[in-house]
Amino acid sequence: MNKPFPVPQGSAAQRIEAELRRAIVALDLPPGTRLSEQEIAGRHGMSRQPVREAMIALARARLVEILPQRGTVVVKISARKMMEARFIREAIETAVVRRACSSFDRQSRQRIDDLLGMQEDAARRDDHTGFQRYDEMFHVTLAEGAGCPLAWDTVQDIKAHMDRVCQLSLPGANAMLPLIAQHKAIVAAIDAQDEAKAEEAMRFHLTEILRALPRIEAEHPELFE
Amino acid sequence: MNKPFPVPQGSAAQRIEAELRRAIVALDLPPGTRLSEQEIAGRHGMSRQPVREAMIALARARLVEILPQRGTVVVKISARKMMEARFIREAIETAVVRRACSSFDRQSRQRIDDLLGMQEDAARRDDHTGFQRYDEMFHVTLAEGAGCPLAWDTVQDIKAHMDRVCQLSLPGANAMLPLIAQHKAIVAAIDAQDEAKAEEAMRFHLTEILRALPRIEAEHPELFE
DNA sequence: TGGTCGACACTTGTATGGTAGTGTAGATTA
DNA sequence: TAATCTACACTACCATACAAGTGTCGACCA
Repeated sequence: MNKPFPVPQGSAAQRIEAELRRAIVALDLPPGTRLSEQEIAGRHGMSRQPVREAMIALARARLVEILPQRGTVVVKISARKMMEARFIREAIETAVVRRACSSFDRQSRQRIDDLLGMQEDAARRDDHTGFQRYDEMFHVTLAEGAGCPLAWDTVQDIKAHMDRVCQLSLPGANAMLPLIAQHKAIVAAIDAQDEAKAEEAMRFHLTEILRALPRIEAEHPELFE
Repeated sequence: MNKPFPVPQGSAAQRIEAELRRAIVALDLPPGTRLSEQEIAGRHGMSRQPVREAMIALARARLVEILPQRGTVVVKISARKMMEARFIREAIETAVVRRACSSFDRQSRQRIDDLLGMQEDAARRDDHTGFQRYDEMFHVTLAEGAGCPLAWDTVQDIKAHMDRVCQLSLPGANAMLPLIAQHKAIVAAIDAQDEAKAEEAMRFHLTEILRALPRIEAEHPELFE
């Protein structure tokens, strides 16, 4: 069984990248924060080089912006890019569930049920972190089961524009249980091999965040550009 | 007007990344080629550091694989991943043209016509490189005009899995003119605001490469994994 | 002759010093 | 006083040196 929270491994550069990514998405490093290679290196007891490589990777993921010879800052949340990203994700994931209706890996199907159960537990414990983790695993397993693991790799890249907004939307009272119900609706449609219904269920699920966006932006204008 | 072939600019790391990317896609560096940071650095008259950063970026794009403490190799073409990438690209670009039917930027629409003309010229000159360049610009402009520039950024990332196959398919007798006709069919459907027809035209266009794949793989088995 | 062990050449990963460009704050001058 | 100029502190960027891991080839031994 996979560890829900694998210990950081690999090179120092990869570890620091994962750590910074987590901190940015969790809003521990709010948009606009200036990042100094020197300072981060010192704080983590390593040299500037691995930190620099991590920065470059994060810049590719559009989580930070490197201004040559000036500095590196955490990018502000862009409502526009967030909506574009959501649109793209919707395009990919609706196509995936359509394919899943034709053929879906049996082992993945079993794992889906396990994940839904664990996600429900996390929701009952009001464990936001665990909930998001299992939510992600749900979508990963969907892509794998449909025979298109590359789809999730792609979604993950653009998700960077969305997950900070998701982070902000979760604490909103009882936001988690409806999401689980939506997951179940998607699975039910796949089981019934009903492509149109599966696509519509996924579309509705991914539109959820769009409904929360105006409120989020109004509550935290300083995080947006 | 944009230069069709902008001079390499930016940091040394970005220049060397662009150069390596080009060489890999053009198959100047065939799959399986071992790349040495040291050797490349020496050949380009720079230190290992910028080369290393370029390698990391290319590894993220899945064009090379870095084996820690062992070496870096150009990844082989995977027919499976190529088909997955094509599937994802189809999902994104069909969604884009659907959106383009509802509203399409006027300036982009004009640019589309210009590009089609230039692409036709390139085809007549049998200029493969220019043809591919304008082909890419066509799809970029489509995404921009539909108000979703991020879509092309995403496609570009997964296109890495396809580009080399496209490269091999072009020299095939008169492969370019049909592609232009398909582009025109897409534009015509958008002008008519016919979503279903536009989607179908794009789908057909992106299926073209799939039809060529078996022949390509049979002719160059050593490039595939 | 066949198998094992070890030095070596090679790789990537990390540390550190120096360079060039940029923003800023203070000094200087009209 | 206000505008301009200059020195400085800070940054990303690059070069170089060192560390750590891996595959290979050859010497050595049973």
